Amino acid sequence: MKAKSKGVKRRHTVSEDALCQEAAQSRDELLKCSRRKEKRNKESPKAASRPAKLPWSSRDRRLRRLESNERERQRMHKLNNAFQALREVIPHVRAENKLSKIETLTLAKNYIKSLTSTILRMSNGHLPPVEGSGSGSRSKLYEHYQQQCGEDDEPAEQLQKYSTQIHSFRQGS
DNA sequence: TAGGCCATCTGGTCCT
DNA sequence: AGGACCAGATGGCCTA
Repeated sequence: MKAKSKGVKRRHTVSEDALCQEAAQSRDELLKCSRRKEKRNKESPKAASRPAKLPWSSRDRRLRRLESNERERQRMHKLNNAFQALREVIPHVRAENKLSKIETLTLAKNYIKSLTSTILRMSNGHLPPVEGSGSGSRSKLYEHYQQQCGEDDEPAEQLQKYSTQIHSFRQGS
């Protein structure tokens, strides 16, 4: 994995003044766009058969586009904040280099598995039944754990997997 | 220079 | 109807 030492990478975002340039879309872009549409229509005939509904002027459409771009940006920022929060609660990872998103998810998954197996080991697989579970002897946690890991996965293996992964991430950086 | 990661744009679809 | 969500495309930045 690589260290991202760069500052905040910011692609220029389209501003309102760009409205004036809307007519200046290159032919190349239009071509690519129509190819994309074709491809999608093949996969989703439902969309292809839908009548075009364009109640707005092109300027209005452009404005609405800019607004949804902004909303999408905000949404992605929230998603990235959540990733950051997740990074911060995964212990023992290299602090100097940021984990990539895929690393974060993979590590988190194995960390959760490892914690779960630790809990189960400490309680000998007999946690108090969850309220309302009805079945009694087996906790939902235990059942879920077995569904995810299979009966033959040893808790120690989970822990091993997790620490191996941390180690390999450190090496890779 | 190739490849990985990321931010942004975009249009379709789903949901409220 | 409009916003949220999603996936594909594109291009920038960085490292090996």
